[in-house]
Amino acid sequence: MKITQFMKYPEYKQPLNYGQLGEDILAWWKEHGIFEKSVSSREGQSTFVFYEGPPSANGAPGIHHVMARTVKDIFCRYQTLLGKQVPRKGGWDTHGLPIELQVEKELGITKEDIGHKISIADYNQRCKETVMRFKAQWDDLTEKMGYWVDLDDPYVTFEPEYIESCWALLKRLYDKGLLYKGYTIQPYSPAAGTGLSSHELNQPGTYKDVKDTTVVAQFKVKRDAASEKLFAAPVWERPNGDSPTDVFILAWTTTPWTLPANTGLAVGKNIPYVVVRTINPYTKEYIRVVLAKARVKSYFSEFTEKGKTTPSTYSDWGSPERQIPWEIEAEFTGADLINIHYERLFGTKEGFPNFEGEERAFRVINGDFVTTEDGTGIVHISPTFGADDFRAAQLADIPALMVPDAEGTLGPIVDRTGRYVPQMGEFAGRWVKNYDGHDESGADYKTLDESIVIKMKGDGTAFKVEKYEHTYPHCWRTDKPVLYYPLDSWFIKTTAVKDRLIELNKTINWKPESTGTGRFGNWLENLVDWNLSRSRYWGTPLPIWRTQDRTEEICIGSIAELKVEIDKAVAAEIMTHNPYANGEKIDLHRPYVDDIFLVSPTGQPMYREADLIDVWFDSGAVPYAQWHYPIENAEKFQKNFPADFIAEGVDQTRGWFFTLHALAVMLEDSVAFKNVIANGLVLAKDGQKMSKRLGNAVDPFATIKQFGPDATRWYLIANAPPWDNLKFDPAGVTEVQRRFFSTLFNTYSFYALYANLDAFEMNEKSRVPHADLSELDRWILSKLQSLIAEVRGHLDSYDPTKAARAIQDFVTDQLSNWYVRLSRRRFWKGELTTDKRAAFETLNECLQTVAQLMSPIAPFFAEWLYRNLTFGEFRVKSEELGVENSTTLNSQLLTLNSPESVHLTLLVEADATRIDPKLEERMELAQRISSLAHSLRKKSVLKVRQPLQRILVPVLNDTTKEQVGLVEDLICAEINVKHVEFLDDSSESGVLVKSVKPNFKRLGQQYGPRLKAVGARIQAMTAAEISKLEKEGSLAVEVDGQPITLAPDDVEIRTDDLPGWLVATDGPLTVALDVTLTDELRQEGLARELVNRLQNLRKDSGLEVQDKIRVTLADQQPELTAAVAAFGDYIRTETQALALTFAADVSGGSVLEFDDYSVLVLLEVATS
RNA sequence: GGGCUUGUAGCUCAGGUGGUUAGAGCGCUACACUGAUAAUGUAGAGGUCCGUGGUUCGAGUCCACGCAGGCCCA
Repeated sequence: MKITQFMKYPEYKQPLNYGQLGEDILAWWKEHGIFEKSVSSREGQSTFVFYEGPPSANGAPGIHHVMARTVKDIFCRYQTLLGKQVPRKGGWDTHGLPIELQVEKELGITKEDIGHKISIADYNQRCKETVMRFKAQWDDLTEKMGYWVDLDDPYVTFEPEYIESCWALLKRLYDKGLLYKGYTIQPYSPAAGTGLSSHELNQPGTYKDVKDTTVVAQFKVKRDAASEKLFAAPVWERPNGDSPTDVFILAWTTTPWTLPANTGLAVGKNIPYVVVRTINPYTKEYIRVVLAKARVKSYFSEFTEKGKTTPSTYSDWGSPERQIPWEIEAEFTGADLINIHYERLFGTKEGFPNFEGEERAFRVINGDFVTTEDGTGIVHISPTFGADDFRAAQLADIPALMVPDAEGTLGPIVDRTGRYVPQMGEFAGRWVKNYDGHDESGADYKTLDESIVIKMKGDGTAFKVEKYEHTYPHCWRTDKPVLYYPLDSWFIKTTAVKDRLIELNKTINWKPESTGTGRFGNWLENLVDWNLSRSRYWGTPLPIWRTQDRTEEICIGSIAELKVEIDKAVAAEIMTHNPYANGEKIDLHRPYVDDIFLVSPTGQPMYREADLIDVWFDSGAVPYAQWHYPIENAEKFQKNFPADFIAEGVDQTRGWFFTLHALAVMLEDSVAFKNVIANGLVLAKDGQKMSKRLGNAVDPFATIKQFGPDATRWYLIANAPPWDNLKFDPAGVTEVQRRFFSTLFNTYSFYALYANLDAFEMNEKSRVPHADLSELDRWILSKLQSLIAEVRGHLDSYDPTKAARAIQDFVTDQLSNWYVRLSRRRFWKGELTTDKRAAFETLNECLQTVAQLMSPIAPFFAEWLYRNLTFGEFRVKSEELGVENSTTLNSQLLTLNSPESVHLTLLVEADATRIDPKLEERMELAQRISSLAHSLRKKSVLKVRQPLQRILVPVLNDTTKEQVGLVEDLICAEINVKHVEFLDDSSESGVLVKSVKPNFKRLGQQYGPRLKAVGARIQAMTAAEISKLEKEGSLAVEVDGQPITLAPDDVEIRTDDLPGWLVATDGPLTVALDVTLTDELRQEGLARELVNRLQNLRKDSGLEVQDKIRVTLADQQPELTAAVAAFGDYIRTETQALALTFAADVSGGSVLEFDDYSVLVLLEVATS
């Protein structure tokens, strides 16, 4: 048996299984530690810093995670290709409410049961077990999708070292005075004595319809310089001749009990407001009131407007009983009203308390939440009982009305049980709502709201009182109405660095930019202090211990410090022993830290503040805590801060992006990241959100298995920019696979097939010199350089979509569909000549470069392609068995000095000297002319196989003529004509018919309004005028009686008709086809037909490409015989026929049919 | 309710600084091609550029107000 061994480009007969390809490459990467090498091989180079936004592993990953992680992966791989070292530490986000809720659901318990049915220790243990439940699935997906990140040494936010780092950072903030205890407005249930989470508030049934007493309150404007404009209308006489009438601001509330806590009024700064003269319906006082113009109709009847049913002069109004007369006096916008002062509604004169900051209160302020949907368009602000109120008041420096309790601690006017505090004068001790279940049935019973409203009616401060039904949230446990109430919280004083946050944000490169300036920028502009406190169990505990009287406190910044403090406490006999003394594994979670009591300098015991901190602090601490900094690794931290690049979903804007930024600015006075991509959502193909419930969620594992990781990644990136929402349609992935990957695969297969036949070896050292390359080679290489520059540019500016599309267009349109198609003959014809070698070299370079360029996006396929091109397959050929193929990639070097993986290479740079714009331009001309010629053939029903004598191309200048002339051969070959003939003014005079098209852009700038007339005049130009303009460079014409001078640039001259010829045009380009058929052309056409049929027969007979044949034709058709006689050499060459003979009788042959002919043919393999 | 964002052919998307006749791919129809063939070419059908106003000689593009989808926040 004859056996030969040789090294070849691997060939693949079957269509690729892309899923399998992914798995094979993955296994090879693992075996050879390619990821590790991609980092270690860049040791000593500059670092590209990337932070992994930690995912939570308590749920299965979805396709959107593939999207987000592809974006991250692309830029890390790209920077590696540029030679940077890119360490990527993985991480896990492990704390937080979702995990608690999941555990509670599984255990069938609620928060109330913690500490009763289950100990905190057991509960937290359960959380810890739950949170990493899906870690294996995540790791699996990470690998299969080709996301390179260090999974072996991740940071985990529940580990003691991580928490310790958080503590150290908190202590730094504490030492800077940025940590303080304050309050925020939260839903609170007085009957249950507890705050409610938004999750609890979203329980079904919590929102109920209730009927409340509501009131439109009148706030009396203080007359001063700021408010004088409200009084500016002429003073009008009143029947009793009193002093000028007061102005009141109207504000509606459904909670009258909050009015005594009012400290401000909010208007919308762009909303129009009016001053209305009218009468108070309860006191009959003559008054003027301010309310939104859009709300006037809701409070005043159109029939009682002045001059309608009421007397026309105000003094004649008298004292109407039922109807309230009114008249608009003046109009302002909200901005005009801001900072006007008003008198307190429930003042100290009536026994209501003083409070701190009172002099800054009782002002009109801006509120971006104010609308004219209901009420008066002016909102009463009580900072202690509304979240909007609190925020707007804080921004405008309006104080809250706070009074001291028995211990001197400041609190709101309602205590924690839901009653007014003792300082509330006549209402002291009254229940705000019925939280104690007292009897309301008595005839004289009045709710607090009613009592307050009655008092206001008497005071002349109630403008309208009515019962109003609306929905209001209730406590899910007690069924009583919720209060929005100030609850203690620890805060980070982010507002102290607000300006710096804004300033540094402007240095961050946001993709898309609008997220940085809009969503994030606005958020910073309206920044409030960061509420750190969470009343939960599974999270990082707040490391602050306080004495009972709150006069002394300590913030712990490390485990070592804690141990020292415990020792002190033990010495002071506040603790019996130090639980961490024996080097036991330290757990900094609850309940263990709660059982630690410390001693204050004055010897008092200190207790830990019970709160946990916001989990967003955990993730914002990643840059520091992933290295256990600042406890250790200062150098490592410095080297890896700030990040060059991060990427997460846009929903993280106020989450991770903010906490990273805030902590970096406060701790390091730096940005945390220089470039950030905020990616959008992945939706189902109908645009619906993916959800398990709707059953439209796409399984990432199934997708990757079916289409392979590369097509999946490519689709996600190429279809839409990452920051747009993506509608995920599997059909789109199929298309990417077919159109891009299959085309690239075919191109490679084509190369491998013929390169192997010629035993071609790529050797950079002995390349055919660039100057000796054909037009086509130099063209595709020029295009390739342009592509390199373009892809680099897009990836440098973090736009992967444009990069992917550019690569895709190059591969499908330029490389495959033009270069390879037109070069085919060069690859298969004859011996390995210089030209053939040049073709192999050119195609090889294109494919290798494409492999590099695509490798960040499609890392598996790129690796496959690269290794096929650089490392040949060791194969054995035996006569009996044919060629044995192996799908595994062998490690025999085909291309010298190539790294073993494409991901270890350095990305080629665009060689500007190889870019030839003129060449690219004329090749485009060739493409367009060919397309036009094809379309003419189509119209004339002349198949491409029929050669034609010539095409005619009118040219208007020598440049075009020269350009087309250089690509004439390509055009002729592509459209099967013998010559390209140029028509210009000198040849066959009178043939060219020219027309002009106005250049509107130029003319518009010059003539403006007269453009239409000028355009019409240009389109009416005669042939003589056109030629005059061409020859003399200007043309004087008249438009609307006015002379104007046209320049050549003002028009586009084209020839879109050739009388007597069938023409096709594409913009300024026109082509005519000579469809005259000579006998010779006909014969050549026949010969081509015959070649085609013989090729088909070869293929159908299962012949190898390189097999030689003998052909015998039946000698029955004179035309065919003549054609064979004339073009026998051609036919033999094309079909690799050693012999082409005629015989009278061809037995055992096949019948070939074409055109009007039918011929019997016998095809035999020539054995030698 | 607010901020941001998207809306162009049946579907997925391109359309710097305004220029009159709005493009590509897929899909559809017809024809052609056939040693890259699960490919390719040519032609065709398919558009109130979300709507309404405005600026302009001219608006898919700029402005205002809406409508619809999405995200975040309240």
